[in-house]
Amino acid sequence: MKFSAPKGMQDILPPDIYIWQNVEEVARELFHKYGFQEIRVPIVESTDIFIRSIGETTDIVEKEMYTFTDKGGRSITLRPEGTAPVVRCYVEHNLYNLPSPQKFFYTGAMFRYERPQKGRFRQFYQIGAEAFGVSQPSLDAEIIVMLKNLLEKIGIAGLNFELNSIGCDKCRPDYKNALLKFFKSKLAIYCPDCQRRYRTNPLRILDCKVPGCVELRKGAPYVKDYLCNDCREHFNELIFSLKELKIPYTLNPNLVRGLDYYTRTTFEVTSEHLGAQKAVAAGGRYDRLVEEFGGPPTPAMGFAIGMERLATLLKEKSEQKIPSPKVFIATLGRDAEMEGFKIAESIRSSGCWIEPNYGGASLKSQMRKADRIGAEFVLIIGDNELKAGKVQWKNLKNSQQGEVEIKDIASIIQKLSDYIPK
RNA sequence: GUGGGCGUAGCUCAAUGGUCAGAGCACUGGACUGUGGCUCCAGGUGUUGGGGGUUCGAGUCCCCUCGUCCACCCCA
Repeated sequence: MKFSAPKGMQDILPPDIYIWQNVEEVARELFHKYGFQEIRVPIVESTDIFIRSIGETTDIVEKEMYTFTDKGGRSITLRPEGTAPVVRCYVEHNLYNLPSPQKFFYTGAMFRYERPQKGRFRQFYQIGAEAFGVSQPSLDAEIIVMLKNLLEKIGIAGLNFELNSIGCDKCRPDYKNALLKFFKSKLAIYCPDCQRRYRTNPLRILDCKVPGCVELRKGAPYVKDYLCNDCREHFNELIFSLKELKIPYTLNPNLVRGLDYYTRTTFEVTSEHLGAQKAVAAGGRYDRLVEEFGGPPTPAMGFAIGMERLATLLKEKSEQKIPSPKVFIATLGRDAEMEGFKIAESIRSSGCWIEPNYGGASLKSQMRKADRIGAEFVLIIGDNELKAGKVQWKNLKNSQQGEVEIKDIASIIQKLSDYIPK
């Protein structure tokens, strides 16, 4: 009986891990330039936090949360997303007393109990960014630019930025009613899912992929026509900014986010190379959430990137090279092995990856091993070398070989490696 | 939660219901007593994912279950 990772969860190992590390490194560096600082919040929260923010009737809350009762009788949930915990943190520590805006980013695992498919897992990783305290659309624009720069920097092209505004508490109800009125007459001919959506979240009908429903919704009310003055102005200014900044985007009036807390700006970054789950990143404004969590009215905006989806794109883009040690030390006999360990330590202090030989094996098999793990150099230490205080070195790329005093090894290796044709 | 495809060696895959389930790659050792790559030789663990059934006989057919992949719902 062999064990395997839990369903929908996966191990990330070399060489894939280097893709992940690179993305995180680039993100950290870039986000700092925009004033976003890293925070770490717990991986679990009180269940209420997610119910209150994401929405009681959303799929995430209704059927996708990993919820359990701890030994103190508290209901605890593995976070299904990152925004709610960050908002809780912001309010708990009264960060609204600090100068606005406060900007944060985080990386980490999220959990949703779903059927796995391409680009969807039960444990998945996000890089998220959240900014608090600015209602101006210039913040929206800045965040979108930052995201675009990140994606460009890590080398992903051909992405589509989709943009929409879903209004605020004032104007969304009007739009919702207009939609309900529009759908009502032909409700019976819509697909069963849409009939359910009619009751739970009518905006979602705009998103349905069933051809019949796509046809039926032609002529449906347009969000843009129902935005209140403030929301319309906000949206127009954002669009203006994006044009000025030369950020290509697509307006998608059918872009509806699944989480209840969104207001005004919503956006999604999609790729055609991902299968059905094609959103690489998504986000939007949530101007009411801080207040909802007991803080003062504080506008906010953020996004999250799906790491697995990003990694998928990066993987199909280029071949990965597996890192290999610079030096392998082949030794014959116990004394030589000990000397080899000492030499290894001194070379490591100069900063390169070195692999020693562990235990007895023929020189031949050690040489073969050095070759297979991709080492550039082999140092050979046997009885003869021990007596002479020297080691044999061999460059495996060009087969040059020579002898060197033990004390000179580190410097020799640095010099020789420069000759190596890459 | 719903629907479909697929589970055979570490990996990629063969095997009409019929002998003891094979091949390539990879791995380890040797040919080469202290020198890698090329070549040759040798070496193997499979509870054929698991359980039950049909049959003289099941990797193959049927049922259940688990896993995986893809899609729906929904979402990063």
